[in-house]
Amino acid sequence: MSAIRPASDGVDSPFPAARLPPTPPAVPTNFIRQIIDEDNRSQKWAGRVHTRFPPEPNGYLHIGHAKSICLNFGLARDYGGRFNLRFDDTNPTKEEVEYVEAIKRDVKWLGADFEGPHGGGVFWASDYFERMYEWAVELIRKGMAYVCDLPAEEMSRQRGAPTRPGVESPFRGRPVEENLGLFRRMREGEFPDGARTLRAKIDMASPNLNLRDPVMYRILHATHHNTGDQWSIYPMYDWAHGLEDSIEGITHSICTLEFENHRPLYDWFINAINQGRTADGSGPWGQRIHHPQQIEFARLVLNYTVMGKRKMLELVREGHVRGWDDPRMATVAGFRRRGYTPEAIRAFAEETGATKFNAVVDLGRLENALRDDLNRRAPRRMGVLRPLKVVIENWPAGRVEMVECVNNPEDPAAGTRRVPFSGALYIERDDFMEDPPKKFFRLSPGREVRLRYAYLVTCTGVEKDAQGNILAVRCAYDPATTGGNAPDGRKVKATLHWVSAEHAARAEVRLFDRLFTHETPDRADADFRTFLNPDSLEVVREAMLEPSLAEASPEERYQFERLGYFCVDPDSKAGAPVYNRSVTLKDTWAKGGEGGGA
RNA sequence: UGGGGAUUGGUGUAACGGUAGCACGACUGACUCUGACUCAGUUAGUCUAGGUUCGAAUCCUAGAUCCCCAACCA
Repeated sequence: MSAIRPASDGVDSPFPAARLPPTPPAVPTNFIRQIIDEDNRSQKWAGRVHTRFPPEPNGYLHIGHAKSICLNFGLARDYGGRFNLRFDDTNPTKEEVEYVEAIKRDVKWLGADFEGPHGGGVFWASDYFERMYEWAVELIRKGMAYVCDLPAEEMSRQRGAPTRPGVESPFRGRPVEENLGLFRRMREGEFPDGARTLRAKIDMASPNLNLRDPVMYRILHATHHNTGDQWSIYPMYDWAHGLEDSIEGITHSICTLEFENHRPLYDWFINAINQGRTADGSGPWGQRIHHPQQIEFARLVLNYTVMGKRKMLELVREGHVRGWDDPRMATVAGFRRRGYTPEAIRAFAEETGATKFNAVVDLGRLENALRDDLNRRAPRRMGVLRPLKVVIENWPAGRVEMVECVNNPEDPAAGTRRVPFSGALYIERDDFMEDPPKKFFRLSPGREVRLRYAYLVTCTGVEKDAQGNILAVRCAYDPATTGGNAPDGRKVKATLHWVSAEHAARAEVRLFDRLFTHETPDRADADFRTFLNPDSLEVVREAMLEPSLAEASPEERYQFERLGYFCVDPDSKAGAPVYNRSVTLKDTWAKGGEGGGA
């Protein structure tokens, strides 16, 4: 049977080694890479590296999953190995096909191409049910598993406590033949849900609770999205997971810290199957099966966010956000809609590393990774969020000039574009102060500033209504400063972005802030919802953007100069674009002194 | 009170008995047609107490603190 491979480990992958040469380690090392290096040195797996990402299809992927995906795929890629996407679909009562496609899409979007040169493909735990069943029968035959009739509460009671040993089930000594018959009848659906379980016979006194005769199978009369009504028993995680890894020839089975206590069980099950088996398959039980190594690392924890499935679901259900892909959500879909790039998320995953320490990573790190990526790549545009009218007094009536603007100073190849300039403009309200503090060096009465790529202008006056609200600012431009250059070499302290009023494209712009006001809403005393940030979403209904921004397709990303990076939202309609602010630019003015800032 | 993990500047992460380094942040300054970017510099750390050693973040002993474990979830 092809499923059973010798334990000589390594040579026995169902997949040929990837042909691509290993890429040099351009990334920082971590303890997992050290383990792999050592394994390669000792030829433990004959140089193979085969990882996997094993989501249960019961929810959307979040940034923590993204990190795990990047880790696992990165290892496969860097060591010339393979990466499997495997759906751990062992619980039909919780899983839905709807999530399967979403997960595939997210994993692929992140760049972990499970079908590419380093991809092993898509796998399903449910495809292995028959083999798992056979192995379970084998454990019964070996006297290592038994059918238990205890109800759940009773079993729980008998499991004992950390400081107190459990008591052995009265069914523990059930004869092999009886177990075999009962287990077969469980499979055939003869018993109602919860009536019996198959348990491993390990040690009810073990200080590790996981080893106190854990359940391998429970009865569940549920329709499985993949196997339909074929099964009425379903394997438990601990029993199933190592077998899935084994079948796929996984070498390094990477999971999070809370599974550390499960590793002895992971190993116990595979060793139990291998008991009596031999490398060459001689003997009554056949060939040994592959025994992967489980390695645990600390899950990603980001401050000001929640990542638990239940909590995220509540945010969606209770309408605190607009859905799983709300740009404020820490889901992969949310970050994508927000305007994050896979490159930024991957860089973030690498930067934060892999350790066994429960760290809390600052959200700022993620934002920084995005800025870093987009600064190099995003085309620049001009857009005004809170418009303040500017009238150029000495501008020839009706004249429109096309000024040439650089698309990306970081990338000369991005070229230039032409933007209309006229005597009636909008600038940012924050860029004008009638009575400025010392360190404010934007526009104010009597002061000269540059309008980006256009002209130097000097403020000559302010128009106000009866209440004293500023309606418009009057300026005079210097015709000799075409393109924003002063022929006499005179300097101005500030350069402002602007949009010609009559040419402006109206757009909705959504500004996001952190969803929570508490650093760790998860760990706080009060319910996490009490820390929801009431100002996490601000909608600017009528932003004024340069004409080229009138039409754009979803996921196009731009830097609005001096404001931040913006991304077209799928809510956009023809003539009614919607932009999401992915992240602001760093702003040392807003941050600092003199009561300044936007 | 049992078992399993962990602990290095504000944050994250290196070091594997031999100069505690890097990144982010913060702060200075330079540059600048984005108060961005870039560049230069500054700041600040080995949980505690003993011990071994010429030499300890690293090895030993004791302690402190934090995380995980008593679903027929994963």
